[in-house]
Amino acid sequence: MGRSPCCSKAEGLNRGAWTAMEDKILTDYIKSHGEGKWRNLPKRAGLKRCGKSCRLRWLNYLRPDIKRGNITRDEEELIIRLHKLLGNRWSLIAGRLPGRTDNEIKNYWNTNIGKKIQAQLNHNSKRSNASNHNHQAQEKPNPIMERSAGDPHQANKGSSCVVRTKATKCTKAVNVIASERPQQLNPRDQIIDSKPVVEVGSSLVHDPVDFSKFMLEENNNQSNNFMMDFEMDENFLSDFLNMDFSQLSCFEDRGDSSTNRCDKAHSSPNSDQTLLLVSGDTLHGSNFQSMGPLIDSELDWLCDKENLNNLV
DNA sequence: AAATTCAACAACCGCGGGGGG
DNA sequence: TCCCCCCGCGGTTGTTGAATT
Repeated sequence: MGRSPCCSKAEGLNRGAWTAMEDKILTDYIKSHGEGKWRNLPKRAGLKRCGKSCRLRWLNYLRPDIKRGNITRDEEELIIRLHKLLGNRWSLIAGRLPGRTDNEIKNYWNTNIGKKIQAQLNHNSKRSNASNHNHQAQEKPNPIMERSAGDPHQANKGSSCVVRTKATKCTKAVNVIASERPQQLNPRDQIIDSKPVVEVGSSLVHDPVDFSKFMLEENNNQSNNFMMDFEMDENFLSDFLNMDFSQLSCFEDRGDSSTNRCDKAHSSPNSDQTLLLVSGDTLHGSNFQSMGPLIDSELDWLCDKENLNNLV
């Protein structure tokens, strides 16, 4: 696929910081002509900038709905949660933070949160090194913290816990009764485990996730959780992101040395077997019914105006 | 007061998806 | 189906001001 040469290579174009006059020209032009057609915009507006630069300037700085000021504590917590779900999908994260841009969040992460997490990691590492020469096999670093800190390039690699967003439907489900946690099974789990084809409660079925295609894998005795290979599109992701992340406990370091899984993501007050795990590019759940209320928009506090106001 | 280091953030760059001809 | 182009994204770099030595 051929690609047009980068417009920034063109000669005679201004680069670097934007002047107030350039800002005004761009703002006036977009106000009267609207966004889009970035490639032609500079010529028409009379700017000696490339289209990409104009777009970036508008989206990250000049847009009227840009929220100025420091990132609040609530926003920071939300960013952390979303980053653990999505990885470095800055635009998706920014989409949940009205008035904030992906660039702003990315910068904030790199200069603040990432360093905090790295510092916390180093702190934990020193503590564990100093105290557990004899307990090396028992204690493992928090996979979430490890993944979130350090090299951002590695954030989505390896045993990622981020949610894949490219998929359109659920293609595979695996349920294996956990021998070490038999008390956590419920009737639904038993049924799932004994039938070749799984039916999932209607409370969970939300388009476009095609739960009718859930299949059991026959040789699944290596796993110890219900696993499903999600493929999800933006609609599902939108629903997913509308979940009440404030209830997620998955990413807190609870010092559970018995497992290096991603731990419990959602815990229903009515069920102690509710599990939604995110691990290795897959979502894991021992009780899919528990996801119903999550996917429902009832807990859509992220979009609730009151909550948004609280973030300000 | 000058030099150096650090932090914050704006801007650049290259890649890839997707639409349209 | 292929090709071209537009656009958006994420990583990286550059710039600037503040803090420190």
